[in-house]
Amino acid sequence: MATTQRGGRERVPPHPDIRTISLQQVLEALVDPVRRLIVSELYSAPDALSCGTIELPVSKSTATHHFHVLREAGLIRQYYMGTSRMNALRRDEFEESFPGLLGALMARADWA
Amino acid sequence: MATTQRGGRERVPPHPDIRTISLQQVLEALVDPVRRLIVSELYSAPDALSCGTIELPVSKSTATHHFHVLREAGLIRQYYMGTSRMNALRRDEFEESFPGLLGALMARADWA
DNA sequence: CGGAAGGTACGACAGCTGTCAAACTTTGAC
DNA sequence: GTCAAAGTTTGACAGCTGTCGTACCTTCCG
Repeated sequence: MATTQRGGRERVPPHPDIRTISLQQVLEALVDPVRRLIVSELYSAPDALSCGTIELPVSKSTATHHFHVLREAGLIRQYYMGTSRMNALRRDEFEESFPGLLGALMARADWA
Repeated sequence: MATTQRGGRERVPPHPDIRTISLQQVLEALVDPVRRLIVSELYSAPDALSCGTIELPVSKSTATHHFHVLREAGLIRQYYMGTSRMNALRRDEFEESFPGLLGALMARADWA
């Protein structure tokens, strides 16, 4: 199948329950322009995107860091497909916990 | 009168035009919990409040700093009444530039 | 097997920013 | 005139965090 499992350990750490995420955490995640760029790409993409698909003005290790922060803030869900790590917005869940927030942010053209 | 003027110089610096404010600036302002506490107080107050009216868990000089950031981000309007500096949310203007944002944030109980 | 692709983990470092104390300014009250 | 109240300004400092390079790990492909 080639998705997440592989014997004993997970390759992707567990995702947090969105109900445990504070507004503070979300804002700390979204205050960074690079992370907002990531979110906006995922927001306007029909499906999940691999890390490399999203062009970012930072190094690979920095990109990893940003994806990590977004995952911990409950904004994205990650899973592996082969060597590629896929990223999907947790759109509906997030909307339920923070109604209107994502929309209000994405409505602005100057997220970058 | 006893409001803002006093001969030549203003006692309160000019307020920025909201249309020149970026989303980045707004998020940097609202990511701080103390500033969000201030905004929430003003949000649920019918009229303007003096700095001292809002109880904050920081020193006076730090409070001054936070009010400054909020003013520069176009979130509040300040003017003097006697020795008290009054603060009012720029509600309608802000809503026009960032529709739904303030509401989405204030809807959460855990801004503090 | 061996190599390449795609990311991760780990330090290290620089810059920003939230914090305070102390000195100062302006206004109102007595 | 004097004193208190309310904030501001300045300078200093600590902690966080965004950044990178390097080394490392998995998985796919020939």
